[in-house]
Amino acid sequence: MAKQAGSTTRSVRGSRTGRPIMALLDLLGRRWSLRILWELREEPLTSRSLRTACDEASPTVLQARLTELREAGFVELGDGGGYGLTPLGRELCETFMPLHRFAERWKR
Amino acid sequence: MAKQAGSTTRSVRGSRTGRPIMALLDLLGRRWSLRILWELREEPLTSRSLRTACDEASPTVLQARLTELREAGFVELGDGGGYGLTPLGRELCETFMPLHRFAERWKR
DNA sequence: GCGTATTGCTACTATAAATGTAGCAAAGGA
DNA sequence: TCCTTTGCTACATTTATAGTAGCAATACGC
Repeated sequence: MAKQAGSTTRSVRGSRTGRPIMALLDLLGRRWSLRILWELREEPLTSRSLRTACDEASPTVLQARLTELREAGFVELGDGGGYGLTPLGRELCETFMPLHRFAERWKR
Repeated sequence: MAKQAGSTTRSVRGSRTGRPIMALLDLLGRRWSLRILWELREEPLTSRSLRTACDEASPTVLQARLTELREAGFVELGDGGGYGLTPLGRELCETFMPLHRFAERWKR
């Protein structure tokens, strides 16, 4: 498979400033974005197993997020199928990985 | 003012697992959550100036997010008015602060 | 006192996004 | 061939957000 991610540069919602951090916060602030990156942090997953990992989130949103994350260069669809992080995506993932420890202490 | 944040523990969407990281990713994955924390990173802001900083986002969502973030213990409403980060919130904010540098290199 | 401005916050309708279910075509294995 | 899994889409329903207006409370200057 390994289809190329579309090049439709959809304007990043709520980030009329053009500042990269805003675009990034906006992209990561969409539903399931952070979760997807998190679930892919260790190994590539098929769309189905990713869906399972994400509490059976609806495939509609997952596909939308996956497309956006691919266009952003964080996620790629491997030749043999299955979604994985790009080097850039892995880097991003490690950036907010400390959240894990924070969350554990937080508990709520 | 300094009203107490409501104690209605609204179940954190999509985190039926109970794992703290999921609850955190879910909370931060709602619209404007990350952005609010980001805008409050340096100094407290009034609800109005926060709204201005967030590209005039609708007060409906901002209030909803602020309430959730207060219930989570990340944001507080100061006695003299104005929203600011709690020590915990400041800690969280620093956790994903490296995103800034990442975003600058990312550019898209 | 009075008017005026700002605070945090809410009501309301219109629009956009997510959910939930079903199902497709293509590729692969038995 | 049949069966399974892949990535992905259609559709109607439900939920979330946008956008505008406005409230009560507080704090100013006069």
